Amino acid sequence: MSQADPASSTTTASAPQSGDVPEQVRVRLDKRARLEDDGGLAYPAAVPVTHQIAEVRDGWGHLAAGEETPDAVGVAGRVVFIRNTGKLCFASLQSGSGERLQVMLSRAEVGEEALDRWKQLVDLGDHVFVRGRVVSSRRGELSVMAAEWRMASKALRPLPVLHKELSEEERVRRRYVDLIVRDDARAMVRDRAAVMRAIRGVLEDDEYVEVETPILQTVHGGAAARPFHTHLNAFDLPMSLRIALELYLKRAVVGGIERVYEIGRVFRNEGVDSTHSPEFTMLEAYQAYGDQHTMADLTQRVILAAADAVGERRLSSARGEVDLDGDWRWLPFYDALSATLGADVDITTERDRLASLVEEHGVTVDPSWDSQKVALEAFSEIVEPQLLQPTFVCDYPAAAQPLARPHREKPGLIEAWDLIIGGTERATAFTELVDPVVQRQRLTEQSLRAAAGDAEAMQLDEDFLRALEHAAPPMGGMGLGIDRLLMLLTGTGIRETVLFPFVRPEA
RNA sequence: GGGCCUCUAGCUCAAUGGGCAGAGCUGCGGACUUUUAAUCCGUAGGUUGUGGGUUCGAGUCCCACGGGGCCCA
Repeated sequence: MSQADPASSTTTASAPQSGDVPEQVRVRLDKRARLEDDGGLAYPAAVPVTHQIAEVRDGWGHLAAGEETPDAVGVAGRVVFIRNTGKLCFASLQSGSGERLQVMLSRAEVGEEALDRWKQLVDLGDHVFVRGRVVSSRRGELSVMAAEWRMASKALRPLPVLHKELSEEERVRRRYVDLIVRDDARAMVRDRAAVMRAIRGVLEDDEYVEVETPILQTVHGGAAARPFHTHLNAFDLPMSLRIALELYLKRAVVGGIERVYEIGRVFRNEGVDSTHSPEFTMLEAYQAYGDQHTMADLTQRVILAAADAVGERRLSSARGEVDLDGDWRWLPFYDALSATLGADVDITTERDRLASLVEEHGVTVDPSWDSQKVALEAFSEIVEPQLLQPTFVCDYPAAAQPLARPHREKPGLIEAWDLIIGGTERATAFTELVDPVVQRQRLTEQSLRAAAGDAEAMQLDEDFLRALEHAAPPMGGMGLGIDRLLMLLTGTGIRETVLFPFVRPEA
């Protein structure tokens, strides 16, 4: 015990922390010091790796049980299992992508001193390097029989147990540990990257140009949401973080970037729960001389490509199986609402009649809501959750989207759709409003509501209107929530699809 | 915003009706040259989320606060 007793160690006195740390950390700090005492390194700049773990598995996976080769390799990985048996020790090393490879340390091959050091200094969680021959153990486990081992990086904190799930909260708060111990956590990171590549691939094939627009804005707009406020010291200016990408992408279209998109983070200062995060990732795309139908076609191809990137077009959701290969139905807003209410309603339906119909279906109606607002709230509460298969809900009332164009044939409606899959809105698009005079009216109405205290109303963006006054071409625009798409494709919550989701600080 | 549940060792979890705070893994010491969550023997590890209160005595009961979760609005 004297070796492990911090008080008796000559080096522990110089350890960075010696007082109020858990026993297991103290022990590992001591091992770290002992590694360096002997002239070794606990954290070398490099170790002579010759093969990735996956390369060894690929190259020698065919070995029969007990078969040995003279092939020398140098491998490194994180120790995830240790089985020390006297004069022959086993450990499993794990690579960053989760492949594992056994290493064996025999006293006959590494020598007694190296074996003793291994047993004394290596813990679960350490990164180690092993050089030796590729062999198969008697039980047929592909292994590297060590001629030499080195510490590659000493872990000071113990790994959680590998055979029990981490609690939900630990997974999210300590994602770096979650990634080490849980295959699905690593898979999600790669799935997300694959989905992003697939989406970009579709857009690039359509000759879209990717741009980056300001996140810090003096005027926020493009959506109905509360922004985060901040401050620019240099000009003593109040600023906000963007709530949408729309207004700058449209400026780009005015300037002649006729197919333009951005994938980026937007910030909304609203509720946080299992489906809402204060920051999330949006795709927005705008196409000159396109309309809502152009964007629907693009959106469908984007989602199918994303689904293929994670491997499955049939998805199981909480509400039932979703088949992305089925027909993506177009459903007019008021048709769907009428069917659910069991009574014909449309844009002309008188406000109080609509309110009473809606209340019969259990929707609470705020007295301040007008007819369109009642219809929109009722729709999202009682119609949307029923729409399991991909559905383009179209012909919305004008109040739904202040930036959409009035419908060419249907008065009071706009050319806009929401794509509902699995009972949740996944994407939205419209034939964009490009008439600068009408746009000014709409934004002026919004800004009056903002001034009257509606925290979600848009501000009047004078520069955006000036851009439109230079004439934007007719265009279609689309927005798609990347996190929600990942949730749909992988059947998980938003805290799983986001690598480091927001969590409240610990007490 | 309202209601309910929850927080105990590094991790995952126990603890009868209020009566000495425990187990497995991890750690430490020992045995073991083919193990697979190795096995066996021994052993250490705690401000029970925080602060109050009731009580001879609180992980347990009460109050407040904080973190997490579920349901409702």
